[in-house]
Amino acid sequence: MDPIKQFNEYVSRKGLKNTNQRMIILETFLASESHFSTEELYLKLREEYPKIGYATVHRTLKLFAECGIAAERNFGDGQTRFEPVHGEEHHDHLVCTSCGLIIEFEEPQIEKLQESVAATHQFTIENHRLELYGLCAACAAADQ
Amino acid sequence: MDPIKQFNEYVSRKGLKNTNQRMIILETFLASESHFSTEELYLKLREEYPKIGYATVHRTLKLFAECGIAAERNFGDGQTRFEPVHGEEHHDHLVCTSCGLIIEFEEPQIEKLQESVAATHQFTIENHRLELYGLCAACAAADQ
DNA sequence: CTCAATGCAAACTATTTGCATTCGA
DNA sequence: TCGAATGCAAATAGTTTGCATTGAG
Repeated sequence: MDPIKQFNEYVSRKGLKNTNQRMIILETFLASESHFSTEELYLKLREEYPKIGYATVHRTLKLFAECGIAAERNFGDGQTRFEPVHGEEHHDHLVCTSCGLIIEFEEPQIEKLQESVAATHQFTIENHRLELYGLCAACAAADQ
Repeated sequence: MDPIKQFNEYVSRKGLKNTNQRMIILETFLASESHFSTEELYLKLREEYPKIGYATVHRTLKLFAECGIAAERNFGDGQTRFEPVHGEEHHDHLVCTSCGLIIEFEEPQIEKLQESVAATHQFTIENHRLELYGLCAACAAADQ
């Protein structure tokens, strides 16, 4: 579903309000590349809309996560990052520890194995995170 | 290898010093159950050794991670957690989002698939993290 | 002796909250 | 109009650091 429509529905269902700032943040959020932190989005927004406060960006991103159009990520650098969620698809990440490059991938077989692991422990999976840390091709080559 | 021996070797190789506090922290660390935060270990230590400071616990855990006898974990609750590393074995985690229960598991097939994913992206994996979040059997039952 | 480690307090970073004001429904 | 949202500043939580003192090698 269209994220903007999804957001509008969530907002009206919850009796919240759809402000100018929220629309600006949503557009910038969708147009940005994934995996940015609150701060990065805030700085980017500030270039064009210097009146938008950090707290608003933060609260709005939380709201996006709440209504399912954003996912929170944490790659261990102490910053929470966000990325747009598109439908039901799920992907995981390769993270280059040298240059910070992030590559997304999907591997249905891994997901299946996860289900079987969960089953043997009588666990009901709600979600998961899988990150592979290492060197991308370029950094591995430069490392020689 | 014995973690204590491993630590002693690392310390002398690096020209560091092996203090009383470090031994106390190491013993408590090894005796504790896994997945505690710096704060939890600090509070536990303080019961018996009230003179040990938080900063010392923190720096010592970092040191353990550095010399390979501890692994840092982050389950998204904003606290860094540590667990003892035993040899080469690797395990991942099932995390109950309701009661906080953490179950460890190993699944070599998943590791293999990770390698193949990495290979298709010319990635060299150094390490990875896989966490499955959901409900444990007890919480799923209580949820009915 | 020398230099690393300690313990305390203070600094820092990321995140969250209180509150007076603004603004959407 | 009424309550949610905003923007600012201040509070909080977790982590890290500066520095005078202590202690291991």
